[in-house]
Amino acid sequence: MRETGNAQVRPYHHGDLSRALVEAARRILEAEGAAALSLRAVAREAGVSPAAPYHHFRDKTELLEAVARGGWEAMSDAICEARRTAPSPGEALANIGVAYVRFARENPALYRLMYDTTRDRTSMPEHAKEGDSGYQQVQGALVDAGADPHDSRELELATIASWCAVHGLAEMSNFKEFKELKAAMGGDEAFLRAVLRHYGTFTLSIGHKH
Amino acid sequence: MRETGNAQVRPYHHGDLSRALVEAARRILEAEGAAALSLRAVAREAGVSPAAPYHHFRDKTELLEAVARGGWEAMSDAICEARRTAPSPGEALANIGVAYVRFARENPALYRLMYDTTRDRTSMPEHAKEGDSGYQQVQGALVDAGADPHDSRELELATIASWCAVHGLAEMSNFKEFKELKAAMGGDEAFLRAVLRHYGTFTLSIGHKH
DNA sequence: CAGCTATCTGAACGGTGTCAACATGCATCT
DNA sequence: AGATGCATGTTGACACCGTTCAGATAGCTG
Repeated sequence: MRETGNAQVRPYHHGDLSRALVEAARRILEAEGAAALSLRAVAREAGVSPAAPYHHFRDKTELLEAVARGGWEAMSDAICEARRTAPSPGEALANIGVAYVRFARENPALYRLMYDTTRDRTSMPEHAKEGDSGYQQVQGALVDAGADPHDSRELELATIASWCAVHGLAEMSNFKEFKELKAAMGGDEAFLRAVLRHYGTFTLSIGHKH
Repeated sequence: MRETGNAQVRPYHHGDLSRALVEAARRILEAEGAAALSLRAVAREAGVSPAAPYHHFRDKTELLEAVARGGWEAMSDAICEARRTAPSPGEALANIGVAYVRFARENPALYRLMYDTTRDRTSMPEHAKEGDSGYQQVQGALVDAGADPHDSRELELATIASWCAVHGLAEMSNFKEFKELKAAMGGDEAFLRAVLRHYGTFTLSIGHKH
């Protein structure tokens, strides 16, 4: 162990805590799960007193908010990358779906936190409205796959439908009830792509309204 | 306030607590949210000492488990009802979807608890395997809608895809980001049915394998 | 009746979120 | 430069939480 696990030598008074706290929280979240994510534990991990965080976040909730926001940004990055590296624009959606589920599985506690609307504030944050957000990427991929970019309402509905579907898949795909089916299909990835293939069909139905 | 809010006169030693505790927990969950659901608060609400629950549940987790199980049963009932009262077998799926989302919205904290896989044990419990479970109902509705009941693998995949999609919709559908779209579409129900219509298309694609 | 066992209570432990009072040291103004 | 102010960090306290353990209670069995 070095000091706080972070670089530099504390450039300011104590360093810029808020960032260090968020990083510490995320570390704890992934290593020990949401149950172990106490404000005191975060402070401990960051090497400060239990009351120190209150000079940077009003609440424990506000800290979690910041952690969740970081999660959204990381996930958007993963989605961008998945779209960029797709073999063809038509396959971008499936690629995004796989990357999305992979992200959710690699950071399960963070992912759950991101979608926890119990904390009164944010859900998918304002970040979703920006140009490089995951949401925008999915919308773009839908257009690339043949959606009509001029029917904005249908396009938005399709984006939402896609997002919701993959979100559900991400949260449920490693339920133990599906275990034998996965085994019979020759592995997890095959299972994932099969379900995504089901979703894929509605992508192509966007043109005809009824 | 009567006594514990429950009927009868305490038929046994103190009454059958475990049931009373689960009901108290559910009451608190819906009234005050998951954050307020402490074991002590449950005991208080049930009118017993903080240590009493430990004679019926090993853990707080085990109590939550029981609450979640009750939630799954209630949701299965709602799904059965929705399928039974559908205008036609072909419309049963959409009806189920709407009922599902409605259930999730009316009991948001309970719904979130049901899908919380952080608690090490159950997810969708063994209950899902029984004949009247929601899962089985959806599968039946898919067959009614034209799915091939003999291709069991594809049928199961379609069931999973449907379930995941509606689960995602249930959790995300009242994100504030969708607010204006809903308004533009003339209300929440219209929005829901529109997204479900997108999902509906893959139901019909089950026959042709590729 | 006696005794057994399941059930409930009371007090206690360490841990938690939060707050108020106090300490510290950068940054700025004269 | 030295003094002042304000952001930042610490200490100690409070109420609440999950959990445990020793003891009280009361229904059932013989």
